[in-house]
Amino acid sequence: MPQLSLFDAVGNPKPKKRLFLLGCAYDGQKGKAYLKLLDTKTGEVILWYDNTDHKPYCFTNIPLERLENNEALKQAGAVAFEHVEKYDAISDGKITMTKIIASDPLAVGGSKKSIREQIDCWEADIPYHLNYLFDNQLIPSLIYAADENGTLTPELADDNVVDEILKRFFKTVSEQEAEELRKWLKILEAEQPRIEFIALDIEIIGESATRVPSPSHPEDRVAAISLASSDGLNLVLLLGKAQQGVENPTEFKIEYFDNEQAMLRRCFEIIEKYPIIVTFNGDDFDLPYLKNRGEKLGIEREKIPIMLGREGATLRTGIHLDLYRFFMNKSIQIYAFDNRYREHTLEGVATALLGVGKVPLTKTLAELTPLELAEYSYRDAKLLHDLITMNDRLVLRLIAVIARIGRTPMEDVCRHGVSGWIKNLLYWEHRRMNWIIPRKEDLLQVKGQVSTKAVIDGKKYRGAIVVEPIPGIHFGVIVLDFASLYPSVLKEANLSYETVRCPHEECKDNLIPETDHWVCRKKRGIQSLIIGSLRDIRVSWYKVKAGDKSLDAEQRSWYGVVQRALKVFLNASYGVFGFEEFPLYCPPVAEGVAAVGRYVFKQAIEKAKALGIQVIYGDTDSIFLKTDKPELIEEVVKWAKSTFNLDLEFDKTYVYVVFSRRKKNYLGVTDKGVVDVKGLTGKKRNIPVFIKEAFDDVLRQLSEVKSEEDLERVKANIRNSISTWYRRLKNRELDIEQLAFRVMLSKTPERYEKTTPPHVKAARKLQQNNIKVVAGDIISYVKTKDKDGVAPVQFARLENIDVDKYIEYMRSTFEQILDPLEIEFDSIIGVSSLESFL
DNA sequence: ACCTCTGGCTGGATAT
DNA sequence: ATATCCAGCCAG
Repeated sequence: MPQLSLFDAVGNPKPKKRLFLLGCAYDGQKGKAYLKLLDTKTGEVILWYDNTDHKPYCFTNIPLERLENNEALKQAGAVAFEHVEKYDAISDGKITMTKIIASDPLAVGGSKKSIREQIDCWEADIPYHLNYLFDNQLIPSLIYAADENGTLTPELADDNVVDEILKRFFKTVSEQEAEELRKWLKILEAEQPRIEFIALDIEIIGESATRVPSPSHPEDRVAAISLASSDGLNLVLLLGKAQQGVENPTEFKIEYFDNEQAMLRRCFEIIEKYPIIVTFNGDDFDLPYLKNRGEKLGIEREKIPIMLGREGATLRTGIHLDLYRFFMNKSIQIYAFDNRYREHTLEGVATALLGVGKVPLTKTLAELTPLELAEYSYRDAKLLHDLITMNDRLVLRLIAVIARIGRTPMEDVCRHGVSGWIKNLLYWEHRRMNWIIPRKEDLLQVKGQVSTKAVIDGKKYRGAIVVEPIPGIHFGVIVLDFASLYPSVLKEANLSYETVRCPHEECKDNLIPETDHWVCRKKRGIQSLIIGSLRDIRVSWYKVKAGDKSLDAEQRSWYGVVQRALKVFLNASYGVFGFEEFPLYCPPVAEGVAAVGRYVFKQAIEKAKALGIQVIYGDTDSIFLKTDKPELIEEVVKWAKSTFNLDLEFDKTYVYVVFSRRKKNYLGVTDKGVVDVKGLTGKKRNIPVFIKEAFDDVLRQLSEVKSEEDLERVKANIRNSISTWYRRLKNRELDIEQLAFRVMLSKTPERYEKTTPPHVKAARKLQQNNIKVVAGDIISYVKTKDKDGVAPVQFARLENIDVDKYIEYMRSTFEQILDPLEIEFDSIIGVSSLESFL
């Protein structure tokens, strides 16, 4: 690769061109590679493209001769082409280059297969040339310095800074671990540019109100295009004429068009200027619709900046982030946003995260006045804009940091799930180390078996232990938990797909408890090293800094973002090995992690008991302890560190905690006054609002209990609360909405074949009344006295409500906390029904 | 096309 | 009537 030339002819330093890599892709079947780069100074987006005849060309603003000088790209194309040629020529049964290529789906698209007898990829010392694609340096979403030849050098965090962090925050690490930690810190601490973006949303108005607009056959006109950008553009492009005598909105501007083609042209001109386009479901709807509609209306192809791919839509220059797909991602929903939203609609996500929803409509789009349509449409773009900018651009920074950790382009971070990110991360490491990437079927053949039986029918292997709780109310309970237990186990037990059931005879006695799997003693496992390092970085650096009050809010929030992103990876790092579709699917790894986890967990409980501590409850990695001697707790913690090198940490103290006989069901009040409710029906989000409110009333009472003496007084108040709500129900002094169960349809109603749960019944009634229902919708229904026993809330009347069913539901909800407190539900409602006679 | 895992509780539908 | 399965939601 040519060296960077930083000085001009007279010796003055030349300004480096700083490029932000938005994305890169390599198409193995066609042998094409391309990069999308953003000039961080000018904001200009550049596309580099390479094809197999080794004559790179570009169709944006880089001169051809500059690209022809790009050695990395030329080499990549040449190497790939050569491999494909070789692959087709060789067909014997030995381990040859053919098989190496065949083992990587990126190289040949997985079209032909050869059989290899045995997997010994971790021993193989065969170079894998595709490593050199992009000189093995390009991580999507990093900043690069580019010289005039187009040679890219990553701008990582400063070595001195990284060494300082290592020295101060990571005490006892091996040289290998230090190297790994250094590598991560250089990436994670590297600068992030503040990129401009534009949010886009379109409205279609059809000839008939019932027809669903089709992006592939865009018959209906685009009536409005709303845009909201990071640099202050707030605009609605509207088909039609301005109404006379109507005041213009202040929040945004309207441009009127009498020609749809002209409107689309204007839209394309605008969005082409932005490096990031944000949509909600733009992969499947907005962008394909705009492109196809544009072509249908006769706009020249080169004037339409949208490209449609197999997986979604993107921009010729610039990248497209589909927030629908991002927010739908379960890991993001749970770990990044604490499960704060439930529905995967713009309305659901925005209401939960921003507190603002879509503009409510009482008529169809076609019936709206131009101004109303503009306002409706603009709100959607505005919501998208706000979702991106909230909490100091949390969403954008999260996407970028996941891209860096997972070596996944930002667009793909939105499109793929966590298994895709981890796949990319592991593949990257394989290439870097010149390892063969095993084919799935080969790996499965050698390491497919499991040796434990799951507790639950239909599961593949045994998981965690849940300790039978001691029922009743317990005061002064201390909770300890193992910090990131499973990632720590991966690290400490050297678990990885290549180290579990390794080929060495000498290792076969290194058994994992309760299984017949053994673990390699000779080599450090790749997953163990990577996840171990990420865990250490999260715990020792980012979590510490995120909670460091001496830093300003903005900095803390940045550490918080990285910390969250790491958490997503760590939490999935074990599960992916038990996921059939994961390309490195290896059940013994998942099974081994769970088995070691169980072993450690059991030992900890035994240790506590041996010290005379009472064990109230425990689940997977947490134990609830009660003792008069706090120093014993400290002893358990020290024991865990010295025996297993695991961090068993103090989590919290409960002033009191209430258990029924049920596992994963309890209520506790911490010494900080926080009420923890776990698993109880009263906490679930599908239950009627009135029960939730009644439950919250009771919780408020319980949070005041500080001692055993308080309890009796509070018990009386609890009885009052419940009986008040009971009376309201009995007298039907509630809104129908408050009585609604809200349950999600996991598939379209027709596809429920084996059973018809209540919410599906209700959904079918909606369909009969021509209300569209799709998978993912949350159905609100109430229990009624008519034949089916349920009715969608829209059609229900208060007189028809089956009050007895609701009383039963109240009973089962409250008994979960009343039983251990020795309060009889029946005695409460008995009293109140007597009162209601008086 | 996409989808990390197992354990545990609930109500209700369905089978016996 | 009772057991079993299905589906949804939650804990970790």
